[in-house]
Amino acid sequence: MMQESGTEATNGTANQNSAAPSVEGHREVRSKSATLSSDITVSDLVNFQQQQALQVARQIILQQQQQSSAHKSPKNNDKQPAPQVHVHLSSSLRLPRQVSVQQLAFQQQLLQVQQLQQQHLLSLQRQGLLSIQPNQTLPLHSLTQGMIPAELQQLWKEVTNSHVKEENSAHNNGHRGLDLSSPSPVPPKNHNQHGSTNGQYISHSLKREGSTLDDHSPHSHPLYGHGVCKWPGCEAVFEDFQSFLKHLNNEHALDDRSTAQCRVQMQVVQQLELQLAKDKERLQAMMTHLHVKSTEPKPAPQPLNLVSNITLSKTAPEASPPLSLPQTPTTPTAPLTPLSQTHSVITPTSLHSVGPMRRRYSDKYNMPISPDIVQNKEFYMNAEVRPPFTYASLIRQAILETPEKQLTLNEIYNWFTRMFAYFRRNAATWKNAVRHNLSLHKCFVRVENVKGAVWTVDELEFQKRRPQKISGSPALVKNIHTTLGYGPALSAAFQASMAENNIPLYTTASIGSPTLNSLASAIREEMNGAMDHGNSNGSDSSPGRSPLPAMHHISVKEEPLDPEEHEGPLSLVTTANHSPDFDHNRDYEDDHGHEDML
DNA sequence: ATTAGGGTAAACATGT
DNA sequence: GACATGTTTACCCTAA
Repeated sequence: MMQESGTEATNGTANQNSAAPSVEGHREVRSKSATLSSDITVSDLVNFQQQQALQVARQIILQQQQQSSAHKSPKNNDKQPAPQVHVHLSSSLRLPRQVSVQQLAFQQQLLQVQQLQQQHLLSLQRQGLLSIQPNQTLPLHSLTQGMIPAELQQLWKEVTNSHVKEENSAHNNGHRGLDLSSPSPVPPKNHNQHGSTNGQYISHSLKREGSTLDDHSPHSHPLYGHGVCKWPGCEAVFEDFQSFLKHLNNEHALDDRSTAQCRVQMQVVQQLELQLAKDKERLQAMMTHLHVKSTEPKPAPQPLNLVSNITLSKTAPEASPPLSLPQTPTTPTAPLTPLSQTHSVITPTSLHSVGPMRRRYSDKYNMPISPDIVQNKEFYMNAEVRPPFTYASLIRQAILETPEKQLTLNEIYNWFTRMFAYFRRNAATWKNAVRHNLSLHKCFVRVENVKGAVWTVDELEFQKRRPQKISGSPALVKNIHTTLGYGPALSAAFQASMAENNIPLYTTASIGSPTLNSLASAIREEMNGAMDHGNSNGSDSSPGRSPLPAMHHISVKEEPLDPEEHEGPLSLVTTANHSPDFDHNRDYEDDHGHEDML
């Protein structure tokens, strides 16, 4: 019969996802997210930074070597012929790699640098500013395993070797130094006559651990911590501060090596600062952008999954008002990256759709769907993720979204396909379920109309279901509570999602935080609503709304809440939500075979 | 172990 | 007869 169907533009793509909606879908999205520009940018930035540091360091070394070779006597080196000093850049590469102490030290410094960078990246991620390519776990890997160890280590070798040689020369001239060029490697742990390597290098320059170079108490020095000299590459241990000072003056006096190290350090710091500045700038731009609704056309809808595609209010052209922008300006957490490059508003329920959850959602899914649907509208529209709502809830939502509060069966179908990518497949299955629910639940009333029959919602009936569900709501309540505390339920779902996407654990915290915050906010909202209006919303989820266990203990057999109280949020939402544009989105048809499906 | 709610499948009826 | 719409039943699963 007259299907007003099918003009949905996105149909084509909708069916191409033969993969299971949940799991496979995630993978797909993951790979997509991997192409996010921010990933590349960050990676490039860091690489660039490294390269620049190398470049500068090399220059420094060259200069120094030129200088040293110009005025130092090669003969002073009893173990290494002078010429070696002059060929460092080229021939040193061919020299057998001797694991010098300084190399080790430098390696550790590199680790420190990497850690710092990682921290930086993590902080960016926490702010939702950085996205990690799921497939690469962490961009840092490429840094730490690629160029850094090789090139930087080589660089450091060059630095240290040249200095050592200089020092050796100098040593004979009254200075002291290490003969690293000696074929017999110095015991790795005796660098500078001391223990193992150290790092702290950058961490000190950046973190300063509360002090500055010129601001240190008698027993506090930026280069001295925990009894260890924190000069880059030095990890000398000292019993007391005085010893350290002595060491500092002797070992790290103003000489070429120290100067070079200092320059390298400066360069590193500059690069990090540069990167920080850039990231700050980016953050600013992002925040600005987010506060000024974008008018840009949204990218072609693609089936995405939770991770890369959670809703965006900004791009939603429809009426659905962004009930809540995820974050306040103070929380630059605007869910970005890994999770999505768009500001997502992941509401609690949406998380539940993550994973292979196939059948029935527990009572917790009876939460009012309006806010969730509205907030995650785009997400559901694009991601083949099963909405965490019962058919009854969805049907009701569909009906209430219309001005007339009534829909024909076919219109309900259309709403489903329009609003949820998930329902663009296996139509026979879910349509049957829709019909089944319409008939089964008394809350759905069939009304004969001029143009046939339409379905309406009997809110009272609908509400009646609530109390019953309340008995089952403890789950929801518990869920809410745990969620508020970033508890097991949520984090489990979230972590599962993360795991799904190969996102390292730490990202769960860093990335998740913002999102979780928004989740918590959403939930709080919901809870507030429940508290303030009882089973407000009247959405079918009311049972779930009972915010506290104590509350539903008494409600199992309570009579339905006053309808009045159900007005609130839901009404507003549903009313505001109605989007005319929907009329243009017809039919994502239709029986794309029953493929795999549920 | 039981119960209730929900999802899925399917048989069947009716109308177009 | 095919299809859409509706109703009903049965079974399964999950959570309480």
